[in-house]
Amino acid sequence: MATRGVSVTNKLREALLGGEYAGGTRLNEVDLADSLAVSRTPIRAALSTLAAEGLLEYRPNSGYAVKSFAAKDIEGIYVVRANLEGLGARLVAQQGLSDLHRGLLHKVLTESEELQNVEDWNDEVSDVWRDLNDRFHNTLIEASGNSHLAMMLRKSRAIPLLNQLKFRWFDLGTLARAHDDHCQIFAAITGGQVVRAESIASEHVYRSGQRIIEHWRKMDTRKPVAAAKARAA
Amino acid sequence: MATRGVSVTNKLREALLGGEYAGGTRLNEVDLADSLAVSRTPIRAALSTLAAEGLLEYRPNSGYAVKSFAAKDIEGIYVVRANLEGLGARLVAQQGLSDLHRGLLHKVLTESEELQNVEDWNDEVSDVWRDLNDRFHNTLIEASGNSHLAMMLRKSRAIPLLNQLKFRWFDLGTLARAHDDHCQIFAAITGGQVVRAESIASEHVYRSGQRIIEHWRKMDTRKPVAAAKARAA
DNA sequence: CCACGATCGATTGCATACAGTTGGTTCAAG
DNA sequence: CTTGAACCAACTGTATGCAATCGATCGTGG
Repeated sequence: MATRGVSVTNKLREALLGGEYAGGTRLNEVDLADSLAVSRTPIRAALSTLAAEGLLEYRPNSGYAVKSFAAKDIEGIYVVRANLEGLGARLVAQQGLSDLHRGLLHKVLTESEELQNVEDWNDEVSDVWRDLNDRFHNTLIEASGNSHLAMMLRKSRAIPLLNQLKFRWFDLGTLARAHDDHCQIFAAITGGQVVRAESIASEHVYRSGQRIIEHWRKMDTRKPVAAAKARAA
Repeated sequence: MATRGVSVTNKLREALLGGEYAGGTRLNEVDLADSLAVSRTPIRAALSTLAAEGLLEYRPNSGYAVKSFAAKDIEGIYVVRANLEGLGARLVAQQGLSDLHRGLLHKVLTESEELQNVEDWNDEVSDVWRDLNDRFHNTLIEASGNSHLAMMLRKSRAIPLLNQLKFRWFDLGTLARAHDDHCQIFAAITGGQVVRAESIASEHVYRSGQRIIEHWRKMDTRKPVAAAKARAA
């Protein structure tokens, strides 16, 4: 088993990404320590780590607060992410796929294909698709062999609430389109179509971002209230 | 004055970026605490932060070690950085420069122009040019208004030893070429030449990366020795 | 001579006590 | 009623002691 510090970090990260704390919420060390049944020491370690990861904001002598993202921030993040995923696809197309990674990607696509037959959208389908989508993108980046790129993308994906939004609000039509994009990216890569691989991958992510931002804007109207209340508390 | 934790973090970060610790060196908490005249607590906070920033590697129950970068890593980082700087230039070209940022960039270029008249390359020139170069790139990214992009680039630039290498090994010819690139990027941006701005900026960084990697390879032969020795100590 | 295992030193992990800072509240003066 | 300053409570910052873990060394058995 890992140290308490590490496991607290993971628990907190999950909670933050799951959107359990509203943006702007101040995190009290003793409360966290009590609720997680550890002392303040591992809590502080976790908070400092998560701040460096960009999920929290730190103010000396004041503590840590949950970073809040406005629609504009999400837009900026997705512009970057689209670029980076495009770069990843380009690199893979250039240097070719190893048998291992080709197999993994093919498996994802096969399983995604099966998902096309479902009749209506529900939470279970959403979870399965999220897993498949993550696997596709992660495998692709891993295949690029660029660990720094992988790290950057990991950070670009770590946005609170995002996973919930992204997949709960999906529908079968969007799913079909996304799956088709994946297939086209895969085809472009195996066919050595470097520019095309980059374009499709980039556009695929960008489009996904547009959907998110649209929904995010709807939430932004009532969010400042919660944030302000949290800040006041 | 900031807390000890923060100032220790800054001191250590500077030391790491300055290349004071060989890659692979294990950082002993009590030694650091003694040499910086603080207790282990702020040291631990700093280490955890720097690990999350990617300058150190953490292994539970074993501690922190200075991350070492092979030539391949540098290459990967520069591929990403070239793409991101290109993106930044493109964004700025698209949305136009504010008066403030246009002024700042113009000032940098004017000062750089003066630097073209120096007769030979020395440490002072190197320092001045490093400052000008940093200001140009930082201002450009700031002008894009994308804070996430700025954060990513900050991380892509934070590589130990890099600043030393980059500018000590420069020469007047390379300086002239780099300055010219900056001018062209500026011209493309003010002229709204979106694609051109992106291309030049990206290529400008990529080329700089090539130079670094070349020199890095020369060091890599004797580096593993130092790293192994440090690991043993 | 080699392989395996126990022991020991060194180092990190964690909890806790205490010090310092912040910002909010209260009280008094204008 | 407003303003300001002193006060206070709550929280974070730091030091330190002890527990737990790891790796190396030494010893023992094959």
